[in-house]
Amino acid sequence: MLSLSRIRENTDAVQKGVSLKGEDIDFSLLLNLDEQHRKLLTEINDLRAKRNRASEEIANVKRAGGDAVEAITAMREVGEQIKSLESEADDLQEKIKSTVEVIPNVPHESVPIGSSEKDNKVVREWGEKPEFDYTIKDHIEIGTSLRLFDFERSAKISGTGFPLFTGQGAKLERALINFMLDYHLDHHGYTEIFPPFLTRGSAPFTCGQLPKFAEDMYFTGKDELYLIPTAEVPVTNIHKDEILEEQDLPKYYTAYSACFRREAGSYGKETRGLLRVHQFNKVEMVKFVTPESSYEELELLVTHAEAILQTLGLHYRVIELCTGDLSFSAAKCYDLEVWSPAENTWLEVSSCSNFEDFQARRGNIRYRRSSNHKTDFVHTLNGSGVATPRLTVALLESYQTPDGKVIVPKALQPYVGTEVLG
RNA sequence: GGAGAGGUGGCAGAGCCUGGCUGAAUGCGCCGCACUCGAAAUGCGGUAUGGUCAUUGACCAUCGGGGGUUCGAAUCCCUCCCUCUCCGCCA
Repeated sequence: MLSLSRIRENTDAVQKGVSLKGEDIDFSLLLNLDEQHRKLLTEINDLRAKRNRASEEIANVKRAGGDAVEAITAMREVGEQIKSLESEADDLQEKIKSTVEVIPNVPHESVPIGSSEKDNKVVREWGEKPEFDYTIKDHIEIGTSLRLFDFERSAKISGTGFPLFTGQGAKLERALINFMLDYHLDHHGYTEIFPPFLTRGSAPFTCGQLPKFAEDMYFTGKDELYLIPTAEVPVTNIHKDEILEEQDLPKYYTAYSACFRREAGSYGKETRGLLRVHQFNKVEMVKFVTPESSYEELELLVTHAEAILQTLGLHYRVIELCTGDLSFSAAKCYDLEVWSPAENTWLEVSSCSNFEDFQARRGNIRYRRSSNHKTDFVHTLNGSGVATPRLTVALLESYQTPDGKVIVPKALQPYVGTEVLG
């Protein structure tokens, strides 16, 4: 959430920022409401001060055994006046709040300007496209013939988009999760978290999924709980309404979770196999840092996600998202895209973002500066480290052999317990 | 599912019955000063957050959320939310 004072004092910059994200917001309306609201507050403030003084006076008179009927009658009227102004102010406040909470974060100045995906910038590429001197199979063919997963049967259970992993496929899934968690714990200094997968509405509000993107989330009507679309949601809210100590920052958390996404409105080729699913597994990294360090931390975060792909020996590239492709809450974001030989395209497996104080404000996550003991909002970041479905696609396709088997990358072998699948 | 207890500042914890210098005792923590070669201990002082207006500053709000009673609510009433304990059921 953007602060009202920022909107008020830097209207042009904010206006420009959100328009670069493709949002056309009429700020004059909001500013008008805000001005009315503050005017009203001043008025109420003065009346309340008056009432407080009078009440004190009445207390004194009564204590002295006097009679204060006159003052009481006079104040009764003031009370009514205050009440009516207050309800007016509350209405305005409500309007302002509902407007502000759907305004997206402003992109960082370093973010390339652009309107869509096509304007994203390739920052770097790692490794090389695997070469094959035979006709390769795609991940669905490989997985089906090796019985790693079974989409027909999973459709019977849950419908399309809910993968059912079987045998070595199930073990591979578990191996990837464990490998990634261990890697971040052993090499990057994260603390492991195993979060709840259902949360209250306040948790996705913090992160920015609510109220604007409620349609994208699974919701259990009866208990009013949301299924998490990412571990970011529960993990970011670990410190909701807290004041952290500066010396305890940065805090690094990594968590596995199942992720649930309705993916409303996405049909067609992209939904084939594991490319876009309603439930998937992901290891997420979440950081709570000081404002001064957040951009440094973002660069570091990207390298943490990259380390997974490098260790698995997968060809990938790092994309810097342009302003128009940034998500609602992000100020800056890098995507990691892994190469799929059969799809002959890049697949997004990670998204690493700096939210600055946008989420921290929504979730009231603060820290106390050790220099002056004042509180300020932390900066939050998160990145996938990484999501398994497309990782599996790249893995199966890149490491397939002419006889239809799949070589397991060395780092993964202890986890899978075999050198070859099939 | 049934019964009960409770939500107060960075933390712990009074106050609520009996409404009025209580924005909130006390302790811990933290900061400053003194003592000390230094530290510990001790002593003294300070230490919530947000907002409105303004030059220092003034004022206002906030004791889980909302509503009500009242001149005045942490304190009384209603309502919602949350947490904990016991019993039952259950992986």
